[in-house]
Amino acid sequence: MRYSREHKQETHDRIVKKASVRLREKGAHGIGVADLMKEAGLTHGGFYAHFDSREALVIEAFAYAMDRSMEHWRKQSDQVAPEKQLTQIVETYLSTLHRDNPGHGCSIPALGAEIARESPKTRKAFAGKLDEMVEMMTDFIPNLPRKAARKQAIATLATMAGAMLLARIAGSSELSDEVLKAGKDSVLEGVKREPVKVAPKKPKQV
Amino acid sequence: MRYSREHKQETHDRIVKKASVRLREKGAHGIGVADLMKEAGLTHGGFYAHFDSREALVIEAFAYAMDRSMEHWRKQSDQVAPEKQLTQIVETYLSTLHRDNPGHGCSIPALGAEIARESPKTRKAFAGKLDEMVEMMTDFIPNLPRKAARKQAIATLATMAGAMLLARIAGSSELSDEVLKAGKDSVLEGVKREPVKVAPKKPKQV
DNA sequence: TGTACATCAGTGAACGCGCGTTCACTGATGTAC
DNA sequence: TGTACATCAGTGAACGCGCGTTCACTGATGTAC
Repeated sequence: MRYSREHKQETHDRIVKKASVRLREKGAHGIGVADLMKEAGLTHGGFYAHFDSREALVIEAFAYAMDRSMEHWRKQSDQVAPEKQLTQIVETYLSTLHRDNPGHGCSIPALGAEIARESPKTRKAFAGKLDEMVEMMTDFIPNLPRKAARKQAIATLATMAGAMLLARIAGSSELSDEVLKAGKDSVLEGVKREPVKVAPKKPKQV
Repeated sequence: MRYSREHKQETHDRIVKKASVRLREKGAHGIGVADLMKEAGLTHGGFYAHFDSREALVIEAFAYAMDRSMEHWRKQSDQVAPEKQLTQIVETYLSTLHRDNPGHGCSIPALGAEIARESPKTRKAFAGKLDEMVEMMTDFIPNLPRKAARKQAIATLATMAGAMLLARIAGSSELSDEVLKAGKDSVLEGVKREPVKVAPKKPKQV
């Protein structure tokens, strides 16, 4: 075999990693195979030594991006007290930094609509990662039994993804900042207000 | 002039109307000029007698779709008592009917991400309609002063659009139904819980 | 009222271009002896 | 340890195809007389 044993895997991973950024930036159909290979420092002809088709790369790149998001959430939550974990994640998610850098952000507002229209194979890969994300988010919902927490987690994810989508539509206007703030406060209030003992801390704003 | 005075306008409107359906179904880049013209019963060559470019049609079709959504909301709300208006709109929005028929549904979850990546001209057209939608939604938020109502309206729109996006990613699975329900309940609870007198009706589920 | 002409919405062939994919080839490295 | 061969990741030209756009033309209608 040419090149050392791990060489091919490293190249493969590099393509996936670079593609996951560019696809989130430009959309699932917004960049071609040749440009994606160029990003990885290669020419387009070698693409099919690594992937069966362009769609296969999209699936891998998307899964990679979702894994990075979840890893990022886990790391963030490890650094703060349990009752502050959700706040930490939501504030990072609904930030102007995230809004203005879709390439390194969540795939749901960036690629969700396009992937929902792809083949069942692609859709299922996406749906599986979405379910993983719901499970993880459920861990961050405090003071609720599992079932109710899962429901709250789903609503939280919906509001986060929706607010990011609206904020990006609004560009970097006043409305956009307004959307981020409304999304943050809404999610955090929704959680604070749930039954069981509520922390004595009151929400920033009504 | 050939054809009666309104003929061209009628054709133009028919193209926009048909395109607004297919673009929401297949994405902003998911269908070509030739197919869009065929939908309107025409051949592709005549396209440029009606639009400067494909992008110009996308803008018009999107604006048309947003107007139809708002008209639909207005009609629905006219048929119920003021305190039931939001419930009416949210339940229709977060329904399986809407999820499974993106072509006749809201443009935000269907086209939002793609349009957010288009030229500033297209983005501004979208952002303007989004602002109109926020204004309208504010009218449906009960029992709050204008400023707080607007904030609640933005959060409501974000949750609605986000939940629809997640529901479509999940396909027509169990998770998808779960998302629709969690979205509905979250939005309606969020509103019910705001200060001022709350109606004696309790939410369906916690 | 009837006829000749001008208009222009719509037709369909053609354009240049970029895309995803294929393929014959290369050459650095691993393996066999 | 050194040499000959086999492997296969990567190259770059080429493919067929569909796209957005252009253009010369058509022919039904409105308008001028």
